[in-house]
Amino acid sequence: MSRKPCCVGEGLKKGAWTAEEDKKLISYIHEHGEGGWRDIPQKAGLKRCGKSCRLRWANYLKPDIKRGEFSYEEEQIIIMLHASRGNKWSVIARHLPKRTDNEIKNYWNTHLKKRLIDQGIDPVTHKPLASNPNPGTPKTSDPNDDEQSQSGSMSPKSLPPSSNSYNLQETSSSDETPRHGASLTSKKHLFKRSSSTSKVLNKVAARAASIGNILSASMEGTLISSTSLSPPCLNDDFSETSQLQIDEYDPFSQPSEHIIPDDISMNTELNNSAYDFSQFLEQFGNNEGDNIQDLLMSDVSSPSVDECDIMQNITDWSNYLVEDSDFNHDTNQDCDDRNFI
DNA sequence: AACAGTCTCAACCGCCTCGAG
DNA sequence: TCTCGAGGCGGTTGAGACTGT
Repeated sequence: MSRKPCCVGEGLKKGAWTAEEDKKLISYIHEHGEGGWRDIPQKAGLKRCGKSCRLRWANYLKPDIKRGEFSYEEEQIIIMLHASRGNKWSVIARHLPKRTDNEIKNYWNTHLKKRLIDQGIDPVTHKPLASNPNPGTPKTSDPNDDEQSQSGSMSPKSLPPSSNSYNLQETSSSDETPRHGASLTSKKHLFKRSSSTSKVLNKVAARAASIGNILSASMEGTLISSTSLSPPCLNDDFSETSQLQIDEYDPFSQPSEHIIPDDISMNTELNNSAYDFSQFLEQFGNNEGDNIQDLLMSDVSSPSVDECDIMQNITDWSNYLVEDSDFNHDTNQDCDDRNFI
């Protein structure tokens, strides 16, 4: 019971680290490994608090840290996980290998949060801002945004009034066409092309909010899920059999006391896309041999989840959403590249 | 060129949890 | 069982970079 306090010391240096300090810390950790942070400053010849050394190492010096711009897929993962877990940066960071919680937190606060607000989405609840007089109107004057108002798929109207009002009716569209009867191919054409990332974020955020509700309802046992299904790949044509399976599984089609279909007028495209997103999520779980909660609800990263598969699934979905060649890069190649870094 | 305002992000602060003693 | 320090975490700060006037 005579441990030394970690950060109580005179003459401890604060502020930005110098290159020399970095060198000392790296050198020491390479030789002795991580851990025992309390003793590292003294042993490494640093006038720093052990806690400061740990943070410097974890957030900046660690060799496998990926720095620089966040990819589109990473942004989507952050938004989805934030919708389900809130400001649990460490949890989110576990699903973004090589990214630190601090970096994700900064990126959220400086980029994604503002972007969602610009889109008229509350970054806390991931629901449309009620007080926003002109929700969804980006500040940017991207000429491509002209398409937005024309297509409607990316317009504020396509966002759910609230995630609780997702329409779960089988025949929710205005023309009474069963949502689940449409082929994926035809549904894909409901979305106009767009090169604006913010537009996609708009949609992702809306879905992310619904995921959170679905998961919450599921956790409380108010959703009935079938776990023995083999969902179609997003790129596959739907057979009648698989379509039936989706009908049985799709959480969006299940009656739920948490997801009240009180807004029948909700945009048809959104309903369709919400439906497709559930397929994506299901595929997510099935492919990884686990369920979607492993991604969105777990507090520990699952070693069974392959990063490249996750990224490929995200990419499949994002490509489906926008059909934009800007995003149709080969994520597998990205993964391969990363693996050899 | 100079200044002010804004943005970014590394680093710090303080609280919490866990586990060693 | 209790105490207390290490480590982890989320929130916040502030220095430097950037941008606009």
